[in-house]
Amino acid sequence: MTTSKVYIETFWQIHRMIEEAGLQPGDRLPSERELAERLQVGRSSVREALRALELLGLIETRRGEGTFMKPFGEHQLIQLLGSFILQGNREKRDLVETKLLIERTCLQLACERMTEEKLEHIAQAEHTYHLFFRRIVEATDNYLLLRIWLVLNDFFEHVYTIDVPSKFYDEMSQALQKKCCVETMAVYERYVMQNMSKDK
Amino acid sequence: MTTSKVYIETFWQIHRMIEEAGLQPGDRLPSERELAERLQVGRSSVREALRALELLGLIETRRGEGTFMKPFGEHQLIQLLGSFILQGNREKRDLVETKLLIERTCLQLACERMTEEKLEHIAQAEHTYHLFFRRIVEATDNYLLLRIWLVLNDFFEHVYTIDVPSKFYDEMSQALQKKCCVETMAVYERYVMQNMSKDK
DNA sequence: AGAAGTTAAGTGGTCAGACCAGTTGTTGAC
DNA sequence: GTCAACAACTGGTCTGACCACTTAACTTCT
Repeated sequence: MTTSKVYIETFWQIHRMIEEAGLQPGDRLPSERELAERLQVGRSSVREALRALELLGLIETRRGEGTFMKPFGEHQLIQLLGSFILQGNREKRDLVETKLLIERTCLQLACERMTEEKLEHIAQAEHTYHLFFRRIVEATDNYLLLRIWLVLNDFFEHVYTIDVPSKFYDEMSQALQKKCCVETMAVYERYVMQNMSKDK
Repeated sequence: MTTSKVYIETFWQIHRMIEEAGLQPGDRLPSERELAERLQVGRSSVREALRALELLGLIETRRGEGTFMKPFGEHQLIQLLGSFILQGNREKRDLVETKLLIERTCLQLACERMTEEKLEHIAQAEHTYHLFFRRIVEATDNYLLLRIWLVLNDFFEHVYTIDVPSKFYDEMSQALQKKCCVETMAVYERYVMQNMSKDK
């Protein structure tokens, strides 16, 4: 039990180090050799820990330069996960259903919290489903929900294509303007829910 | 561009190897030394690739035994990410709200899809919020939704405690038995929604 | 023959040292 | 001042060694 793995331990120590130093995106971490010496572990263990941080999208390593904090958000790990997860039909079915449920939840929330400013922002959005709906989710003021949606949408776009007529954007904007939850749901169902089963 | 990193390359080769061999959860992978020789790379590169697979929750390594395929689902990856992300109050507020929304969504879905069998399973559940609600989410038959909820709940329990009276479990079971969506929501709001703002 | 203890082989975990391949900053010649 | 050469970093990779642990085969004893 005492023998916790070194690279795990190192992972957390580096994590703490980052927090305590308050490192921001773009900042440079100590070199692998220095970390190894400072933490009194082998360089290979440091590297395995850094590999984990890299996979999580928290750091970026550049040969010859060093290791740097990475702005959060670029989640290549999501694509990775997706390529493993989305294999069976069961998983795809769940994905579609979940995306649908989340989007309806977001719509309701966005309706409640709509403001003139946000509405304008949405109306100005490009007429692609991704960008338009993203603005809607942003209008929920819930960043976590946005992140969940981004991930789902990311997976989704790997498997399906969603095409809605241009009318959708107008009608949805109007419904949101009225802050009418029922109407937004109606628009959503009319244009989106039928559309979701087209294979790419 | 030609010099793609070996451990990345190795990662994908092992991935392909797993797919082609059709390895199932519990199956054993070749040893690190054998992989290194077969792929003509150093063992350290193999290990860095395996670290990535491990972080993604796809494999599990047991000292002295070997490396094994892992049943999908327990990817502590998300928990790791959470410990990095959930730091500010803004994030906590979003977490509570999102958990709430997801749970309501799950309740509705569970209501629609309730069966005698599932109901019995739920009724027999231990009377802790985590275990009880997990059964409910399982009743949605949507594994992705379950995974999202597990993650949210996991984060949540790091920050808050939720205590519901024993009556909650009975009343919720009854409401689900009636497949009455409105009633389940009422029970949920009565016992859970007020409860969510207690700091740990 | 069967049970218990011992041994050897194999596996992941870790380290140290070497070398390669890039980047950066300095130095020095023009 | 410019620019080329160099030295001193950095991450990337490989090798070989050793440790800790598991398993299975092999004794040995009853």
